[in-house]
Amino acid sequence: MTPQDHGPGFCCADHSGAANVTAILTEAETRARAQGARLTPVRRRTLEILLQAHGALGAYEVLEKLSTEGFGSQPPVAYRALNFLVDHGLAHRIRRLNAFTACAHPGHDHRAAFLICESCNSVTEADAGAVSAALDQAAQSAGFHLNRATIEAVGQCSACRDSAA
Amino acid sequence: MTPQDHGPGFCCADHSGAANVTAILTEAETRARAQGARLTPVRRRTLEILLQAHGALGAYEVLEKLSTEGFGSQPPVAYRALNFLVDHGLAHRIRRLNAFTACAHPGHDHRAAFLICESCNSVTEADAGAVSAALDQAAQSAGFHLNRATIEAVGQCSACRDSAA
DNA sequence: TATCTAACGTTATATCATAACAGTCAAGGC
DNA sequence: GCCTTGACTGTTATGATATAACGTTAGATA
Repeated sequence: MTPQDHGPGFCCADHSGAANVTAILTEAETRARAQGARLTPVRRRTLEILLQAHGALGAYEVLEKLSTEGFGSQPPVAYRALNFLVDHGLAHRIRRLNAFTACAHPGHDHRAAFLICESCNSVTEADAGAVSAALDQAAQSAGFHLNRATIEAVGQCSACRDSAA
Repeated sequence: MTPQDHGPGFCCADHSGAANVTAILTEAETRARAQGARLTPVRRRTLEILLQAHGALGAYEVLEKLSTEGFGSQPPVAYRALNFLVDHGLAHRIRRLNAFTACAHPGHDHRAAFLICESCNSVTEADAGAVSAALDQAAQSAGFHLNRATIEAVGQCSACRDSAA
């Protein structure tokens, strides 16, 4: 894997802007409280790390950052925080990459699809409304009761196609 | 996880019938040759193991069976055979389960979605035509060039819902 | 048959993830 | 205020999944 680096704000403009970060953190705090959960320092900082990252981060990458900042240094520290975020709709797990990414649209329930660029490794969260509807349909005709779905697409983002051309 | 066991042919009638196995193996052989690849003994046996399994199998489960039958006993043996099958459209990787399953419809290119039952752990391969079209659409409107996609749904199969009721 | 390449099996190691337990802290009842 | 209670944190230890690298074997081809 030889990811290209497009620099800040290029691949994932949705959530990498510094201005958005604090707004999303505040939103997250509110949302967590509403669900009776606490956005503790580790959790908050973990979300912040994901928000500032381009593409998705592995649990151990997150862990490294956390541990250099005085948080715990063992895997469960990262996994717990990440799972918390996922459970509360503040982050997503990207299974194909064994990695996590901040949710670009917290605040409303939604089904997301992820567009993973093979060139620059960026992950874009796309609205999966129509995809999800089609999947519901397919599940239903198989007599399957659908709870959750993972939709991950691999290909090349527009930025990388342009720079390759 | 406490998977229920429905017994043979119950959850995954598509490909667990013993009659189908030999037919699919023959088909696989033909297909492999057509692509200039060889369905060697390990590969053939690996496919057979997947075909006979209910639900998906982890690489180490496959490895264990292989090694008791005189094949190699180290992880690469299983991973190589499994990756070969996936690459040649004879099997699918189910990322959510870290597992593999035989393709229920080899012989024609298709995009598949997987319906994973949380109760009995079965994996059903559903036709993802419409889902795939919707995903193409979503990717296109994001300027993303889509190569491959993973679509995995988690829920409850009809058999388990019936037996729960 | 000589040669070449794909496939195999091995050792070793990398990478990802969780179980279990002890100490700490925040919130609510008294 | 003080204590109880449950959630949270950090640790040790281990489990589970996956791949790199290399020498050997076997099949295809000339």
